[in-house]
Amino acid sequence: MSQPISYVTSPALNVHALKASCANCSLHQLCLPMGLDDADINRLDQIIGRRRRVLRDESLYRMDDPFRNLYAIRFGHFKTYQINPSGEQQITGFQMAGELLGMDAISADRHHCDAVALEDSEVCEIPFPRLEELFSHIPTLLHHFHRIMSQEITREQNVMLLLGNMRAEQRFAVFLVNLSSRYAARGYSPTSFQLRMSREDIGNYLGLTIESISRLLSRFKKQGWLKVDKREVQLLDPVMLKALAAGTESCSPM
Amino acid sequence: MSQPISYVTSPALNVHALKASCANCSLHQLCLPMGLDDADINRLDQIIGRRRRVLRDESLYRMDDPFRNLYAIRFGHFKTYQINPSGEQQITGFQMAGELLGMDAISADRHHCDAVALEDSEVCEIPFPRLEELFSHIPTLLHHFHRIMSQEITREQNVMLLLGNMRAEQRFAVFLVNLSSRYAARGYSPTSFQLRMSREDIGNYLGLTIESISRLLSRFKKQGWLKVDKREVQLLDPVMLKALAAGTESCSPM
DNA sequence: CGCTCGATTGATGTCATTCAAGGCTTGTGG
DNA sequence: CCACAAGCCTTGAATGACATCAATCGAGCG
Repeated sequence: MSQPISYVTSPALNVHALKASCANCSLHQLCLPMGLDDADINRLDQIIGRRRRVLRDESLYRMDDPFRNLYAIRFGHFKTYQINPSGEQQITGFQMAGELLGMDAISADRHHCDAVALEDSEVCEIPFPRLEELFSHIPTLLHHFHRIMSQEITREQNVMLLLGNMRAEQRFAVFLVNLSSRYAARGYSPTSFQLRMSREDIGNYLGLTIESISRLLSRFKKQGWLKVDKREVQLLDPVMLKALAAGTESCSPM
Repeated sequence: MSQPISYVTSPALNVHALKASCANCSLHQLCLPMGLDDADINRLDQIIGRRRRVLRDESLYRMDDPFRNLYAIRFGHFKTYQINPSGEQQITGFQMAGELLGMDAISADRHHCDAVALEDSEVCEIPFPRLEELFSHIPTLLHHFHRIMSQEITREQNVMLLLGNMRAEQRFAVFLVNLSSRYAARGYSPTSFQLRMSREDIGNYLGLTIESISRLLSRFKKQGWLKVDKREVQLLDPVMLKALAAGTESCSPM
């Protein structure tokens, strides 16, 4: 991301910058290389493919595309969704910088869902066969990869709990609190952030309609729990929102 | 399971039978050792821990238990569920012979859900640290393990689609068709099987109430799509049920 | 300006839940 | 053997939460 100060004084560094480099990446404490020593990070760097820009509303991959790479998000946001035989779509997740995309494709060697950029974004291509080769040499990397896959499993189990058991209000609180904590983990404000997705996307993800999301926002605003201006959100009462999300508190419909 | 005919004539075989043995297991084409050659199966056998019996309604593990083993089901059925802060439970899956339990625990080194036997069952303990050691020596095993984890991710995405988008009738059809195909893959009848779980468990899994499940069963029965006697189910019109599951067909409420 | 797209808000409708009652099966003890 | 209780399931009626339908608004943009 940071350009070398002068092309002439450091051509090698510049060439290096054209490829992805975990060593210089600000996300390497969140991303795949987490916990690796410098030597191993360099070995990982050697197999990382090119960076790839994905403009807003463009697909990173589509369902049934052959599986070659995992993708680590450098910056930007994505949504993943799948489409059932009758054409209905379900958003299965929103992903942000430092998160890994494509793990659902390993099982069938084809992608199982679509991944679309919510804004102009950039990812690192990670050729999966080469990554697997590397695993036998860097057990730490392998173990961390398993943790990441397992984390994806538990994340989805939490969404199942949300969709199966929670009322609209709790679902939406869970959604907000989740975003908040993920931004916090990235050093951004946990109380003030931008929704990168439309109301419709939020509704689809939470198993609700766009109208319900709109009403929930209005209600939360009226209760003084947050401020909204278009997609800019400010959480005014995070404690209350967390209580709602945990299900230990509930608000009157008003 | 099968005891040696005589302890005296084959003590070695007996000792062997006390441990799990993938080589002799009828499920090794479905389970972890899938695709391994004999030599590698033997190496896997060396690390497999003891077999463990789990009686009906007993826990194999509970949420927050420290993670040591994965478990491969030899026979029987399990359900996994998690409980949220306010005490509500969501069943995240039903597992049967040849399937792997515990992958959600890798990320935090503690189990993320409870696993309970739906009937008297038996599992093989697979000590995860030893399995990870083996991965660096058997790439085929590692690759297959990744496929299994990835498959769990896509399975859960399908459930998210179900819970987020489908009406009760379609959810239930998906549930039946899914059981049917899994029994078929194990060589059992795809049209005639026993539900190992209560109506309440089915409802919880599908995000519905026990009453809804009961009504759905009655309706499907009245339509002539299936027969039910207690937990014994017979699918009379699998084609129709598949169409319902795919969302290309829909029935009147009656 | 006028168009489109996303969002908001209100009125109405519907599907699944909740509440309630009763049936069937199984197990226990007299 | 029957009586009785406990679990699990079924069925009906009323309720409610969210969806659907419809109208309007506002921002962005050609």
